[in-house]
Amino acid sequence: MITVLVVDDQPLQRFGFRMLLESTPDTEIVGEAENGADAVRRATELHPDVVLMDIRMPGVDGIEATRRIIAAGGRSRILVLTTFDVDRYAVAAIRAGASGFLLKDARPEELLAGIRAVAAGDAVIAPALTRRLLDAFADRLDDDCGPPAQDPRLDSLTEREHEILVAIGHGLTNGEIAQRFTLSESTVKTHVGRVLAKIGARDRIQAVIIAYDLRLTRPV
Amino acid sequence: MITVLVVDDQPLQRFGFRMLLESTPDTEIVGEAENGADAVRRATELHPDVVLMDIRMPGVDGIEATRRIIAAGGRSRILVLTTFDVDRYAVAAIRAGASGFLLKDARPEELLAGIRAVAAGDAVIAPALTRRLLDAFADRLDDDCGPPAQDPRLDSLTEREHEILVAIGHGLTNGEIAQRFTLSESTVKTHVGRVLAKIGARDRIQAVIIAYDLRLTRPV
DNA sequence: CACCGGGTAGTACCGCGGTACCACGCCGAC
DNA sequence: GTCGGCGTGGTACCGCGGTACTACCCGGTG
Repeated sequence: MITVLVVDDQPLQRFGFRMLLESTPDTEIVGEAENGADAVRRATELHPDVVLMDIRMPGVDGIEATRRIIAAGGRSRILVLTTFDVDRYAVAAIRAGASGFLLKDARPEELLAGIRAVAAGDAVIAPALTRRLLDAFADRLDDDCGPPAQDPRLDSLTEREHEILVAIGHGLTNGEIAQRFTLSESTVKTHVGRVLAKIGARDRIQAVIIAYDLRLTRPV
Repeated sequence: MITVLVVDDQPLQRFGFRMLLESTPDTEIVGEAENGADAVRRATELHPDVVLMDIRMPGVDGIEATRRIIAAGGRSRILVLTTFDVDRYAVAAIRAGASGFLLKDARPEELLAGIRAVAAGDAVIAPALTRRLLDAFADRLDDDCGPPAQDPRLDSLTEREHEILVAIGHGLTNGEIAQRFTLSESTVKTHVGRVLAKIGARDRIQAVIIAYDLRLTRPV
């Protein structure tokens, strides 16, 4: 039996996890917490096998809570749940000692598999996040040694699509891109759609973020 | 249909993969290779979606083969198969451009899930390996989040608005922000509107760019 | 020749984003 | 007490963004 502490500031979210975990024979919810301070308190007194930890919470956030729980020396594993893509929180979470990252919209069986893996001492990262995390690691490694390794996602882009992505990274609208390259807005839309699909962005906002992360665009 | 190139020096192992992949409707083996040099040749001429790459091989090993295939510029994703020793090869494989690491004794459905994830542009790492990877990299991650140079535009933001801007910088939609902070979408819209006006952004895309430029959000 | 990838362009549709309002409760300052 | 700033919430409206198609042209390759 795997004991689980659910930490989330949204009651509805906690309810969902409770429903899922209580209908699973080998997992059991031993407590809930709605903020970081609560989470640390419950974790140190309940010693759950796994802490299902939301990152973004009022007051003490998930990262800080993770750090404190780990520092307290228990043997609980922390499974961090995030809704958005990897950002600097993920790196902070790794340093804090988290054992895994999953997306909140993961399928139930994925979440359960993650909980079991973490409980067994393994670590787990959602595939979509792993990509970004590896990129991040590769970048940091490159800082130490050697030439930058291009992201494979960029290789799949045609020359035109690459130009379009850079333009998106500069915050241009479809209309502006059309003007700049003397194209129709329809054509730009076609290109943008293909770019988003290829780099795995759901909208141009995430494309901007990816452009920054891959150093296609740089902060001033 | 996902096209796969199987690279392994052991015929029996290749046979196993062939059996598995040929009994799966959405995967197809387009070639096999029994050493690194072969692998590079076949990959560049067959352009498989996924290369199932064994690390340990006589002659050109899996790492070097991975490096060459990536360097050749195709859009193939490399899924590295290893028996156990992550530490020694992991860094090299990441730098070489591999999209994933799985254990050879993975269950068939895990392997298939990995192939599909990698083909979709995501990355995947076996849970048991992830643990060691995270440990290996944890010490390399520095707290580089230095003191951000304050911009006068940020001073005018209230605390709430600042949070909202950070969320925008992470690529969240209004709906997601509302969920995160337990607000109505109307309220989020109100906040976003004020943030845009205060920092002088015409839309949330430019807000993302400003957030990066002001180091409110950092590249991964 | 036929085929395919890349670039261009169009239509139709829907949802989110952004704006312009208005409104209410809270709290601190005057 | 009154006022203003802040946070919260709502309605209504419009346009851009994104998707799903279809279509044509060009150049290179089998």
